[in-house]
Amino acid sequence: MDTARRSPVCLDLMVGLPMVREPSPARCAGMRAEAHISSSACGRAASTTMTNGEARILEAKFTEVSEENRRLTEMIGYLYANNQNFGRQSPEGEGEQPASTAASPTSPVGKKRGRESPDTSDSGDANSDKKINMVEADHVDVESPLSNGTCRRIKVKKVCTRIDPSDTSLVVKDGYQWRKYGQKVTRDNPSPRAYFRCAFAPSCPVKKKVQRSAEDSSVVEATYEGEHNHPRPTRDGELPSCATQGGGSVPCSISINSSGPTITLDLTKNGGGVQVVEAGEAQPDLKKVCREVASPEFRAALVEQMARELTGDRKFTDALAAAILRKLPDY
DNA sequence: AATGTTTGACCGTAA
DNA sequence: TTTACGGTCAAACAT
Repeated sequence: MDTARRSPVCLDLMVGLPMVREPSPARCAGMRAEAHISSSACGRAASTTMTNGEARILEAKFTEVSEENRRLTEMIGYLYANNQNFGRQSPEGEGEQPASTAASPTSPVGKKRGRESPDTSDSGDANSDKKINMVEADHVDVESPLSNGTCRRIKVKKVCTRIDPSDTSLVVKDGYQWRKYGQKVTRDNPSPRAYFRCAFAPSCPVKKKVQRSAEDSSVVEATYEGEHNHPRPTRDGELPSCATQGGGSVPCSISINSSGPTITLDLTKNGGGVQVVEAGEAQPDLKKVCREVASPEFRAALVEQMARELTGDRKFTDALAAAILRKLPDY
């Protein structure tokens, strides 16, 4: 499996040596296209002359940064792997029990009407959600038993979005069209949980549950089950709230939660607010990693490194200046 | 008339 | 077997 693409949290900032090792312009362009962040050193080395001493200093810095990058990548990878294992080992935790487990796989008998069986085709644009500003929080494949004894995997994603606390509509704009088919008050949360089905159902099997966070009523948690098998309908006004509020494409919050601690990276706060909320029983070492990731040192290092890389990239600063000038045509 | 939402009832599962 | 709970249905209602 392509972990780098599948991981819900990809903090590989493309910092340091990879660019040096493979300075091909095509690769640099590809990386920028993927990360939307201009990377340093891309296309600069050729036009710069330096002494041996400067080169050594730069090389040492590159080595240091790349080592740090490698550690961060490993840490995130470890964190993600743990989360995935948790999801597979205890898919019933944290209220993420898939709907498919409630429906008997063998006997539709007993219902007043035969329910349409969910489309088992899992094909489709698996990553389309990631292009919008809804931030994927958890990403777990849940095995759902079929009548023939086999299991199919349902992708379960959990997304946290900050909304206006006075907004009671429980509408999470994610670019897709949904039809509400139920609402329930659950035991562990005074806020009602809304159930939505993709408007393209029954051909599209995706469902989502939306509920305000019990801890923070300004945060809604949307749990997506399954994958869309159709492209996202593009309609104005269906942008996520983060995009409309911030006016940019920067996600407002990221949460990681799978029967373990919840990590929230609130990028709308200065310096990036990071908090760890203990949820359920987490593995001790997972907790440790989470705390480490959420520590002020980690945070400061991450912010500093990002700032250093961005401000050090002349192409980025030039592009930023050009973009600002374009936004100010009258001056 | 068509479409979407609300809400009480029903069903399956787990304890 | 009973009970509690989450998930879903479908009639009623709203737009």
